[in-house]
Amino acid sequence: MTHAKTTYQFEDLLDKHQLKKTAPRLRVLSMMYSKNTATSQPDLESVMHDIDRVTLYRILNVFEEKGIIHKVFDLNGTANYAICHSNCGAHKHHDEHVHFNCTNCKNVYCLNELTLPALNLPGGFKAEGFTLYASGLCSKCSKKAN
Amino acid sequence: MTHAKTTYQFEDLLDKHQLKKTAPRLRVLSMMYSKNTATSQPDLESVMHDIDRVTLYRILNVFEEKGIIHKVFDLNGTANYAICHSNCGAHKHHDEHVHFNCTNCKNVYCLNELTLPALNLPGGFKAEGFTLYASGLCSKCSKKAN
DNA sequence: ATTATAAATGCAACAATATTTCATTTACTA
DNA sequence: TAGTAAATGAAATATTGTTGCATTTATAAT
Ligand SMILES: [Mn+2]
Ligand SMILES: [Mn+2]
Ligand SMILES: [Zn+2]
Ligand SMILES: [Zn+2]
Repeated sequence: MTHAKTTYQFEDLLDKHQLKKTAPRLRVLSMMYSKNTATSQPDLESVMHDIDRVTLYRILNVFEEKGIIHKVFDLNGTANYAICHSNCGAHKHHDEHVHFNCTNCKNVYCLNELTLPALNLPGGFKAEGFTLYASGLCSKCSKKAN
Repeated sequence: MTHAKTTYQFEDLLDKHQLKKTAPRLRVLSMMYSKNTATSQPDLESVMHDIDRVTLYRILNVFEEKGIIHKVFDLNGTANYAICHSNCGAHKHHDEHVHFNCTNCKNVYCLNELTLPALNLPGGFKAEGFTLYASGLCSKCSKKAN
């Protein structure tokens, strides 16, 4: 669970990445840090209905470039965005963890604590990045189910 | 590498799944079986420009339902479609293999020969399906690069 | 072979997601 | 406080995917 963060810390974060401290950016940061699941683009849009769609796309893109968030696709191919926990930076993401799609509540969880087992690829294939997608029931939904 | 298949074999395949043998379906099958990489939806559309877009979507959907093909998303979230090699059937896919996205040629490879290492998830999470996405250089592109 | 029928296709309209361009506003610097 | 570059908002456009309906086609029955 992510520790709650103050506006000051979000402003620092923007400063650190040489991004101007604007209201839309602070709101996006605060929303994404308040959850322990990824945020879908449609969700983001409906919650931030007063921010222009284009602005949201631009914020997401620049945050991804800077290594603040990373993009995850759920089982339907919908874009979701999650906070980077490893030390990701501009043009160097290290989000090689498990992404869990709950088939019931549709939430997407970053399972940062799990490290992916090594994998030897067929001859010639040189892998740089990995992501393991898993689908099933999350802990909350499997608890409800029994 | 998939062995070349004849029209008769594609007709048999459609028969086996109780699908009518139509020209668009045979063309889609023949195209997808002729490659050892997944086919993106945009590619499919441009190659089969004389088949209606909606028909293509419907063919892809019914093939997926029947377990003939499976859908893969590439790094940009674009839908790609690949032949199922394991014995997939209606409503039961077994495509838990590695999907390799080449960052150079953009091809998506199904690495069926690799089995995914076991993985123990955090308490409560019950996984049903897995897919491991890897990105980097495919064998052809890494050969060219040196 | 002919016909009947259900399935598949094609077309038009629509919806959702994403990008480009440009005018206006805002944050930061000097 | 004024100047400037960056960010936002708004409109237009592009791409991807879905829905409804009329027409055509594959298959089975006669
Ligand atoms: Mn993640
Ligand atoms: Mn595959
Ligand atoms: Zn759940
Ligand atoms: Zn390649």
